[in-house]
Amino acid sequence: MNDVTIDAVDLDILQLLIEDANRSHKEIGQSVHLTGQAVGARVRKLQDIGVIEGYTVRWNPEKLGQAVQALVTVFLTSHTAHQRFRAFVDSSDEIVEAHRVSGEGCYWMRIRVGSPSALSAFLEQLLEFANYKVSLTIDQVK
Amino acid sequence: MNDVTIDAVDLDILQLLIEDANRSHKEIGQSVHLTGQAVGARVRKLQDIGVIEGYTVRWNPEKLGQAVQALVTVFLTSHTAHQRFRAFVDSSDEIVEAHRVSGEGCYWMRIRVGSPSALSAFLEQLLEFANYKVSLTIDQVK
DNA sequence: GGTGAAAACTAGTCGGC
DNA sequence: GCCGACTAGTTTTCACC
Repeated sequence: MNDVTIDAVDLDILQLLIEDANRSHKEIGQSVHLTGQAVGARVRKLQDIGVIEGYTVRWNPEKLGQAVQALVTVFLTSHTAHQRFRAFVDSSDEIVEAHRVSGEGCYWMRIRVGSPSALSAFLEQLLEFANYKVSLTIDQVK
Repeated sequence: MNDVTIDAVDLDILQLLIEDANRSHKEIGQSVHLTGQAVGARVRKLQDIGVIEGYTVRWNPEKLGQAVQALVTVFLTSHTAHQRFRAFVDSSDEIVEAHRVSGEGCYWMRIRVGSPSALSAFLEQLLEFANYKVSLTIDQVK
């Protein structure tokens, strides 16, 4: 079923789109020596097979007052807490990224809040199912 | 200097673009009760003041064989290692995200590699400037 | 799988409100 | 600050190779 082949040109196109998704197919075509239509066909292929999942904008949370970013290691306190924690992750706007991990803790997540007091309030909620370890981001290098 | 006001409509537009940046200004306008041109003007404003930093694609690393994702806490071993580490972060394709943190360790980063052996090779490189603690992602929940 | 030309649509610019 | 009309550029859809 999944015998669709991805060649080096496809990867070049993907890379160009990751850098700037607003590039036109024509412009991309000049970089990879193809016409705009051929680029369009390959982009559609990448979408169909799920390599490209969607288009989005890179935005700056700090400009919207979301100045505090923190990395949290989560230690769930009981087996039953798992489902409640997952529901919490889904409903929380503060959690921008969350992983089930092996290693230290049960989950790891990255959160965004407007202020230290908002962070405090967030951790208060989290305490209902879990213990945690927090690191604050001083500078996002990448 | 920065007295540009961002209202609720701007935030709605931003949210719609984050979900799908390929929506046309016209379509967005129907959601927020504006014409396409007015949406275009607001989007340009958001770009000019730096809230929108650029356009990109969401893509699936697993479909390209980047199956292993790991979260690494970095403990630099000397003061002089900082600059070398930063250069390493810039040049490494495996590192997809990196933060200078306060709390545990000096840096925190998320990496993507194709296989456990590639992870091992990566950590070998890292050992030249730093000690580390690794957690593997089992399931990215968010 | 790629190209070339026409059709449909989109974003940017203008004057006007 | 927003709207309507126009222009330029873009994506899409063909038939053809």
